[in-house]
Amino acid sequence: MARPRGFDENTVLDAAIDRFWADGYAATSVRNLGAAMGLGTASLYNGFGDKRGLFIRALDRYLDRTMRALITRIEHTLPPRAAIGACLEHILETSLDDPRGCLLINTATELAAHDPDIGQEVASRFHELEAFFCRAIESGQRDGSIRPEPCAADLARLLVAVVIGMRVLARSRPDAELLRGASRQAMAALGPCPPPR
Amino acid sequence: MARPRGFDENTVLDAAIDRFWADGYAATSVRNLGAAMGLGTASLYNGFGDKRGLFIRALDRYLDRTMRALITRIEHTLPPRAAIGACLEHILETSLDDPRGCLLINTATELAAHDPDIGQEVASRFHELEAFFCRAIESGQRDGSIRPEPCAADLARLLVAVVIGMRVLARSRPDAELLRGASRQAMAALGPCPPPR
DNA sequence: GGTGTTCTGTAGCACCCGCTTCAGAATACG
DNA sequence: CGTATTCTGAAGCGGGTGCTACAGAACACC
Repeated sequence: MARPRGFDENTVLDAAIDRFWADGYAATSVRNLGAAMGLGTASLYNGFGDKRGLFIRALDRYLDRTMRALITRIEHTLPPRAAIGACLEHILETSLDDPRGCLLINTATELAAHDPDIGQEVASRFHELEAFFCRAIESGQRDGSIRPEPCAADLARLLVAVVIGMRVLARSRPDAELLRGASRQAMAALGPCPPPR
Repeated sequence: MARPRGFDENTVLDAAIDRFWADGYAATSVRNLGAAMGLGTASLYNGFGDKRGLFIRALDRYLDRTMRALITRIEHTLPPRAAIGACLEHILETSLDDPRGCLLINTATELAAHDPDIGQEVASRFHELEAFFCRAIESGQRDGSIRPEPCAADLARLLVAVVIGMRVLARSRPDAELLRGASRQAMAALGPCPPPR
């Protein structure tokens, strides 16, 4: 009953993700976004409201496609301790490869304190990662692959912090030994690796 | 032989630190800086070159006054394991109190990848923190307060990552239990606390 | 084909950006 | 005091900012 959209929402959102990811929110202009997305100003504002609305959509899609997808994939295919190890390894490799770092972390430092809505979204996503670690640790404590002594919640908190630290460190020092050292000791905090039977 | 400066450099730098710290580099305008520093545009540019130059000066002063001062104070007054504990505790309290987070970390995510000079400065400051942890760990391993098993370098890498992670997490979730959990397990990675004699 | 509705390209709004210019104010030195 | 030198306030440069207005294009439905 009307003229249809001339663009695919997910496709242009991916382009927006790329811009925000590379340059941050403040340093990315609407004209820049429009050019990268292949949209005129009118279509952009008609489709996404304003710059902030577009950013929130982009951030959500980014997190669904990266963090949540990784957690889902890993959690359903690997035993708990291996899942944690694979997660750290994935973050290590990603950090070394991509100079843009992690859009969630970039957003946490640039916007979380200034924009309550975005701050809450960021907090909930960090909590999602923490919850994954917590589930994996509890599961590993049950099957004996992770030592039972420190409570799972604390170990999960350590892992979230280490993962964030690795990603930030890599922004200025993409050094494999630095990240691998942190990752190794984070795994060591889970207790000695039980011998395979 | 000429008209003297009408401002104290350190005083106005502190005001600049405050602005950059609160809003980030891109979101802080030169007019904003001038107003906070009590300087006209001409004095600002005459004194600091340009916005980027002012930022670099501000970042340097910030790091000397916070991180380097903390390390120096702690390292000369506490035994090694206690120094590490005090450092984590200080970061925990600071993170809970100040919503602006850490200017070094904010800079790492906003600018380090785009500006090689700033990137190197950030890297060198992270390295400075890592070196402090490494010295403290080696010293603790010698006096028996830290277990000798994992190499000091790796433990130091873990601590740097955890510290960064805590500061970033607090930007969206200033939750004492979250940070304390991470901090506790980071200390636990140093080995059991030896009984006092 | 006509009509109603949504989309889109263009132009432009008011405002802010980093930075420069320049005349005059303020000092140290002779 | 006169002069040389530096600093400072005010005005303004070209260009970019987020966003809006509006006419016309493109479709679904009758």
